[in-house]
Amino acid sequence: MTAASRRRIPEATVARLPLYYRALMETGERQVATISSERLAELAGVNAAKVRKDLSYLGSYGTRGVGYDVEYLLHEISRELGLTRDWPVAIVGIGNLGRALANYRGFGARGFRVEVLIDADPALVGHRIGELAVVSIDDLDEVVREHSIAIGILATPASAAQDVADRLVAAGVTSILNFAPAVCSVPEGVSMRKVDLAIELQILSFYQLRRATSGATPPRERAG
Amino acid sequence: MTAASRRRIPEATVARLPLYYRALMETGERQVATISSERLAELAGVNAAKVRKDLSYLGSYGTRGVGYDVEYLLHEISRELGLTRDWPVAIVGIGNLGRALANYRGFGARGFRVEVLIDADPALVGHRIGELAVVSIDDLDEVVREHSIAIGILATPASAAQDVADRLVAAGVTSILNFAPAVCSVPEGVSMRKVDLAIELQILSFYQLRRATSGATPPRERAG
DNA sequence: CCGAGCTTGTGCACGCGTTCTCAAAGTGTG
DNA sequence: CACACTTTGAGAACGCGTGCACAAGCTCGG
Repeated sequence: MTAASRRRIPEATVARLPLYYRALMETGERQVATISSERLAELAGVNAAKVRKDLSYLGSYGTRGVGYDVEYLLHEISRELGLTRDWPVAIVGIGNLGRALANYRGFGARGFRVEVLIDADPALVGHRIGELAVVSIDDLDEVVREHSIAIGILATPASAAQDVADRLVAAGVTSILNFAPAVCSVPEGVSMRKVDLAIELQILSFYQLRRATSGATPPRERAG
Repeated sequence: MTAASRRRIPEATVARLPLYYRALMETGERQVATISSERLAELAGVNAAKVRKDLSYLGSYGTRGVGYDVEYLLHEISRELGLTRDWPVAIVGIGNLGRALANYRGFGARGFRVEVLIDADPALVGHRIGELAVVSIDDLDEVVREHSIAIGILATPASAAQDVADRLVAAGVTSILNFAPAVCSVPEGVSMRKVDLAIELQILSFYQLRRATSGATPPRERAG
């Protein structure tokens, strides 16, 4: 527990740390020993002042006149984000999206291992997706506890979302990534992030319409 | 061009309009003629003051002492979001995620119709997904123009993202929903929203870690 | 027609995040 | 060693979004 981790890190900064991490991973492969905030900003698609302020929340890991040591910074960010650990993940709702997420290779590489697939449809239970068999939702509690799942991915229809979220929380899950197009509440002490594809398209549509009729009003990336 | 459309609507408000829309659609089915900001706030998972302020940007569509007319409000929001129009959409990158998005029913219902599927893999070209055949990326420009596509969904690997984005923009696309885990820039006048699943998990991991090691993060400041 | 009871619309204060700016602190060269 | 150059770290100003609080405006009952 360093001095840096005692500082409160703004949510907007937390949301950008993964960007820096990814950018650094890419330069790391190119054997660059050190990187300036300006270069990192370019790679991450943000501005340099923001990079410096963000990184300063982690501690003073840079050297004036030189920049940041790539390896060291990578290590600090991954420690801060908990990427040094292995997080077992459960996906609930094995429809189109759930199946795609189960097969998605981008998760495992960064320490998120999908270990459990759950669905309510009896016809799907026992069916294999990749190396995993789909488990019945009746066994949710048991299998989530068994695998010490802390992070759950919710990919059910909207109608089932709140019920499943409640069950996940009851089983000890404290972080939920929610793809269901529904408002869904969780108790204090549980994190939930929402990804709603229809909403994203509707936001694009709004600006698209404005552009078509009158002047431009471009949106930017969201923080959360 | 109404009075409402002349006001600049804050980005945060635009992002919430789809929530209100969805909430209203659900109450609309229940034949409720009017709804209060408090009730709508509850359904949308936000607070009432925010609802009122957001809706006030669209114009004064409420009646004091009564609330908002559900049908009228629905109409105004959908007009503002461009949901009264039909938006043809192209998906580029028909891997796990692209295929799932192609089959996703949630889009079509709200005016977003997936009309074009594009991939670079020759083995995939011609293959049917649902009712659509996959088109070669060589024909991107032609097919995008043919269908008057304004909104593109990018579901390619990271390495191809920037190139595909450039091609989409060149073909006349002015809104891009980007699922590729890569920083990707578009010219002025083009909107791009990013959805990065790995980043979302990493953000959850950050807070998960904080919860696991200690309780609340103790705020301690160091003077420099 | 009046007064009680709701509910909207908005002025205002506050806090968070972004960006500008510049002193501090490092490197390298002659 | 001194000086020019580079880059970080943080103070300060600013803008945006949030939420409180309340006046304005509507309905309804008597």
